[in-house]
Amino acid sequence: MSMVKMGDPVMANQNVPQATAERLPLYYRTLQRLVAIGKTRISSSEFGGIVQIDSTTIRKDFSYFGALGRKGYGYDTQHLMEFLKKILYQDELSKVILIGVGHLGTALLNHNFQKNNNTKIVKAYDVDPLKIGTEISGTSVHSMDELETDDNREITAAILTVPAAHAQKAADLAIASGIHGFLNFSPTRLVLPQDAYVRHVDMTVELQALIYFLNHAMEERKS
Amino acid sequence: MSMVKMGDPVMANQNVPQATAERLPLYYRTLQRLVAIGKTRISSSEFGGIVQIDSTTIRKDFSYFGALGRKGYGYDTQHLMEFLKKILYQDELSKVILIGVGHLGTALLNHNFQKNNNTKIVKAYDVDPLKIGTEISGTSVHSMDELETDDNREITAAILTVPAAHAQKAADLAIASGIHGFLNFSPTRLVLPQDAYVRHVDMTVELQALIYFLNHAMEERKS
DNA sequence: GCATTTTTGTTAATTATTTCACAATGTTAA
DNA sequence: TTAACATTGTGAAATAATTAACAAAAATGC
Repeated sequence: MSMVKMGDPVMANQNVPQATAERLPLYYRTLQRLVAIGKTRISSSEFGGIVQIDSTTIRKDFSYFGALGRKGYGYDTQHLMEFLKKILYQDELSKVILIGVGHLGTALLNHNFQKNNNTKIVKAYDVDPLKIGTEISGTSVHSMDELETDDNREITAAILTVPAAHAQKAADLAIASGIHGFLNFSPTRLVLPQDAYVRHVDMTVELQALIYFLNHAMEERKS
Repeated sequence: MSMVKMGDPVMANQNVPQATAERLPLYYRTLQRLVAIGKTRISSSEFGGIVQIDSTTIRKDFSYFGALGRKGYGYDTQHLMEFLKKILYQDELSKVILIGVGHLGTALLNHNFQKNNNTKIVKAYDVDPLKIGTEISGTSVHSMDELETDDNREITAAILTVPAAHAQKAADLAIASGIHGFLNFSPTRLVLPQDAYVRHVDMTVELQALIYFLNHAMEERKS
């Protein structure tokens, strides 16, 4: 009845729940792997086994984008992968910048998300004169001052890997240069305009949460 | 009525929702900061402003552990911080190991969670002969072979920063040596015994989710 | 070609989480 | 001391997310 109109998949997402949206990248990468090893079809339950998510949840997640599978058959991995690629905007290159070339920043520059993703760190910024002018894995490091004057309206997001004390200041500069999205690796809670969006990656929080669950939740697990 | 019995705070957690538990580390760190700058009291709404979480959610979160605040006054930052410290087991040192001394592993070793947290990376493992025997920020790097024979029953968790292809193998070794908790930075979904617990930190997923939200969710934000 | 099996897509039920609303109670200031 | 104020803690309501259940339909095997 309430069949979502397909065609341009990017349009088909009025009411995708946040929880669903956050699983899409995992689905996408898993499908890339499956396609790479030559698997052409997969059922929701086999797929669920791989990503460790209940098969019903997976079918429901996909259903927000229309009917992507075939009854009695499952999903065509190639087709599904390409569909998700469009949904995730991974069919066009997303340019991002990195602010803060410390150990973590360097790690991200070396990784650079390129292997399977249409995402590229195109420029890095730091305050350290020893780093400015160098190049790490093909990305050149520039002075933070340049951030102030650069026009970054074509840049999708900034990865913030500066010390906590400088995160807000760096974010302000990035906002001023035209950036709206942030992947914030510092523990600081940024204060940003309404049209900006931040995701946090907080390793200390994750480690503490892990320790908490090990000590508490685990004790009372059914068998 | 259903007042939680206090005293030993660690006992007071029959039914702490997962969502609440995952916020506790953020609360804890924020309180550390507030105490450090000399703030002695805070209301749930001021606190909520800082951590960017609705004040009702904060009060409800705290309420699972009993009555921690005072009506008409708010919360005593020092007291609350110490309470959370106990809850989070941060009053005793948690020893963790790190497996995989690449760029990211090195970044984590340098950070080492020590600044405000009672958590320490006590040993690192890698397969690279050039790294084995070295020391990074006071943590010595050992051969992966040792992991097989080490007794790590005293170790709380392992941080997995190995390439995806080796993550499962490394986790198996860690399990065999007595470890139950994992902070997995590789995209691999680990297959582990029931009494083990994993948390994922997946930067590629986070970046893709960010890009997704920027392109979709953002468009239809109320004003 | 037909019966059996598989598996989707979806509605309904359940569970989890957040938010509302406000009584209860301590705090503050005069 | 007392009135005005601030703020918690919490039931109840609203939202969001997951899981169950199953009809519909396609695939498979004979």
